[in-house]
Amino acid sequence: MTSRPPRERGIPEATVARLPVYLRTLQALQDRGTLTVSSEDLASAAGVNSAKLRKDLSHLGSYGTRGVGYEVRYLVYQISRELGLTQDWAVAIVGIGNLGRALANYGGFGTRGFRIAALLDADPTMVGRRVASLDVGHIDTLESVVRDKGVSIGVITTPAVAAQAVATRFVEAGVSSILNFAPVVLNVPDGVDVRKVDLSIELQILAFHAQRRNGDEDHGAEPAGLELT
Amino acid sequence: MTSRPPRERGIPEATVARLPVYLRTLQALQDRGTLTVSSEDLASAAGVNSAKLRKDLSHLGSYGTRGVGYEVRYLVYQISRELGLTQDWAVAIVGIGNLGRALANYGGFGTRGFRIAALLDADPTMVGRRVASLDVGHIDTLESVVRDKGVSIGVITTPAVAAQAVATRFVEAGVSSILNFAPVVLNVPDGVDVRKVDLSIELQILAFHAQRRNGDEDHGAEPAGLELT
DNA sequence: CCCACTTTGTGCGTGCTTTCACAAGCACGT
DNA sequence: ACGTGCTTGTGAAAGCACGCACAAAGTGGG
Repeated sequence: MTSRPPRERGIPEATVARLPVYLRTLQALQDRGTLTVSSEDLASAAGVNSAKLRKDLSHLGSYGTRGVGYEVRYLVYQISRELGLTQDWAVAIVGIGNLGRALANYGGFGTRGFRIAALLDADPTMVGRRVASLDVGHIDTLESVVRDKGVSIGVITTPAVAAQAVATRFVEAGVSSILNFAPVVLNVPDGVDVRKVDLSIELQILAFHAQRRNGDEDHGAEPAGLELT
Repeated sequence: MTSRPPRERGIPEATVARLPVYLRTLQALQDRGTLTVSSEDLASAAGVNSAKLRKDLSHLGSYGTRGVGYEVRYLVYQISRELGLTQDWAVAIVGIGNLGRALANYGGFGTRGFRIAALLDADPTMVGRRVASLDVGHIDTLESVVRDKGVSIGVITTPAVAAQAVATRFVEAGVSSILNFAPVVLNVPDGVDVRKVDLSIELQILAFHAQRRNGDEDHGAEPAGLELT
């Protein structure tokens, strides 16, 4: 039994969201043969403040050496372990449209740890095709696929109208981690973790800031066609 | 001249990130013929707390009626205007791989307001092909395309190694809003707004929480292959 | 052995975000 | 005209996140 690191349970959510960035940066350093790195250098490569980086890492325990920095190899391992990447996660993708295919073919899932175990679609003309070395299965087999392949993460790339039904089936099949690309708010029971990735939200946020930068130069004229009732 | 709403400059970032969700929810209500909605109902449809929703909307001005709720139609317009969706944003996508094609074909950009103006790629065998009713152009024409088509938002769907170079060219061509799908931290000057969308980060965050839910059952055994030096 | 130098880990002040709880305001029925 | 009931808008408090600045801890040279 290894001695448990002195980290307390409860890493701040904001820190968790940055750990993958640090991990990727560290792996790039490792590939370049770097053995140790200071918080200053790592932080600037990861695009954050060095104090923030040190505080983030301090939540995992004290893995640095004062006067020297962090051992890249060791830190890679500790972050991987904390994120749960030392185990193997089976992922199922539902909705094999353009986006689903793009994800299926996106081989480098950042780091290892994730394995695409199944592709499912509702369209009969899609079922049976081979995408990224996998046969596309029919959505009706979701429950058995989840069970048989040990799927623990579900990815939804269906049209918006189908997403809630797929999410519900995932949850009832025992999947409690869902990554949703469909532009809808999913309703799931407590204990199920949903993360959403939404292109149009990101664009709208960019537009907001861009408009602000431009000084709202067009706000003098209300567009025609909106009669206030 | 319309009377300027009493909103002060400076909507909190957290609020801005939620406005697109409210907007989409409201549009769904509108399509269903709903005329007014209470903060309670809208909040639950958007998946947030009703007090938060009201405070968010209060930053845009007072568009509700006590005892009744919000007029759906009017609120849709106000949020659209605040987000800058009443104008037309020209978007260029660089990197027409699986993901770039998926985005190009993703017709419904949530709401209107965004128009894909150009697709660019570095691969000569891709240049000239027609994707989503547009001819794919060569990356070397980026500067002229940005100028001629008035591109104000750049989307990067290239491999990681190419992303920084594309970002730099976008910035020098005058684009100051960038949406980055490549798994790298982009380095851009102040005043340029970069948002990133990163599949593998989202998966890793899901894995972290899933592992935590499972009670870290596997942490007893250190994997072989890591000799601590 | 000691001193100068480097870099980590963290206490603390500051500002942002969320949530509660309630006064203020509006509609509607009588 | 007035009271009842509902819903908004917001003050205030609690919680979280960020970043400064510095003590603690290690390295290496003399």
